[in-house]
Amino acid sequence: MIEPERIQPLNDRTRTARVRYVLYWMQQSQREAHNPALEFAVAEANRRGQPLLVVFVLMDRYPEANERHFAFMLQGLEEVAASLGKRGIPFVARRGEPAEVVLELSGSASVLVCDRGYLRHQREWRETLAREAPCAVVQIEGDVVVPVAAVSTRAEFAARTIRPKVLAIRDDFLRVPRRQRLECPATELDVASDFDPLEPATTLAALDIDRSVRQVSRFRGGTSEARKLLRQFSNRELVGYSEDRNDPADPRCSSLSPYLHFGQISPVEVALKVARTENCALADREAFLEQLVVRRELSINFVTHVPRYDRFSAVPDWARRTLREHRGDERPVQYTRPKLEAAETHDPYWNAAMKEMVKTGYMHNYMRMYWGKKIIEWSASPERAYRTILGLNNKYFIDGRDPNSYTSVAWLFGLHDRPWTERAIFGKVRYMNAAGLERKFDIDRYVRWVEGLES
DNA sequence: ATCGGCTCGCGCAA
DNA sequence: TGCGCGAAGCCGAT
Repeated sequence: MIEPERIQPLNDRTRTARVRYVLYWMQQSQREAHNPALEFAVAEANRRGQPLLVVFVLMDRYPEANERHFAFMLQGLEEVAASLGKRGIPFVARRGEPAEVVLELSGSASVLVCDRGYLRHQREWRETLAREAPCAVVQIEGDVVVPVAAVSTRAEFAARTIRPKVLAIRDDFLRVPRRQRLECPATELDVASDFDPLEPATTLAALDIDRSVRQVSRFRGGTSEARKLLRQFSNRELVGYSEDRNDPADPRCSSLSPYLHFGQISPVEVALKVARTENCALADREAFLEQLVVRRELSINFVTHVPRYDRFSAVPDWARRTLREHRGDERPVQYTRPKLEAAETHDPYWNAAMKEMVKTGYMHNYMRMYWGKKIIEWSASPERAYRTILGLNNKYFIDGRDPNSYTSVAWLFGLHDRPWTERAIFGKVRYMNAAGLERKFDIDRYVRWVEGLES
């Protein structure tokens, strides 16, 4: 059963011409398991007595993508291809401009099913297809617990304004989409692939992509790896999560953000697993769901309703005003982007965070805040800092280029936050300093851990 | 260790 | 129109 709020027709076209298949363009939801768009497409194919074709389009020039991101994604796609194969669902792997390739394939489709993505380029591809495809286009919103429009129809001001709206309906959307057998055999389809998803290393080597950031050993892409991490997290780190989640020296994170970013695991599946973990206090489970559901919904609300979500202008008026008033403040410590990227500052905690980011494609969440706040302090202007932070975020993090990325960067500049005591450079925007790390955590232990990481 | 103030604006009560 | 209150923090007073 797919909740009706997840089902969104993007045009009102119907097709009577001779067609060959139902087409599912997999883009955001890169998984076979717990994928409502896929199950909707299977049901459509069965209802119409047609075969189903699933297509994925690999784009060498995907915005801000480099080898690190492609390697992780291709590992996940290998598992998608294998899982679809077991269900007898044909999977076509193409290279090119997604909207162009899908438009061409939609020429023989009765209906085009797509999943939902919230970033500008993802929306534009779907708008193009809705306008130009000769068939019905239906979007299925499967990478969020509560569909965005069911929560709110405007940009929310803070967590406290969106929280009651999310919590009021959250549990209505914690359901597993039923897997159905595909009834119509697909032996006749004969649509060629451009690459073999079962050979990710070969594909990666052949791509014409930015190779300046190499793949990492810390994370391996794919649904089964995500599920392994989820099991470990719910068995171990979840107990005590509400109190201790912020300690970088003793991390209690699920580490699922890379997998959620690429749609390799469903947030509904994660939420259900945590909600049903019995041997753990309700407060711990709810603290995790606050991050996974409330904070994530807030991020998606932000990129959905703020058109220029990737610019300094996206932060609220009070924050822009106060930062502007402190534009002329003296900045005694300043670093250029190359100095930052080389982790060559006077601050050992910051350098450790930067090294974790470069070496492993990840950073502890608390350190992400400290890391960003310091770049604001060390940059010539807030606008410059904004570009530096977002650029480094999207370059090195496997979970970069996500709604969470744009929202957490804007948070550093006051978004979804409140004003604090006025001070130099930051004005009334929240400030963080090393004394806080030292007071609260065994931060030297974090530094030693990073130093021990293999590059 | 713990607590209140900081500062602004949303959201609800009136 | 008024006012309570936030909540991924800092800082200084107790």
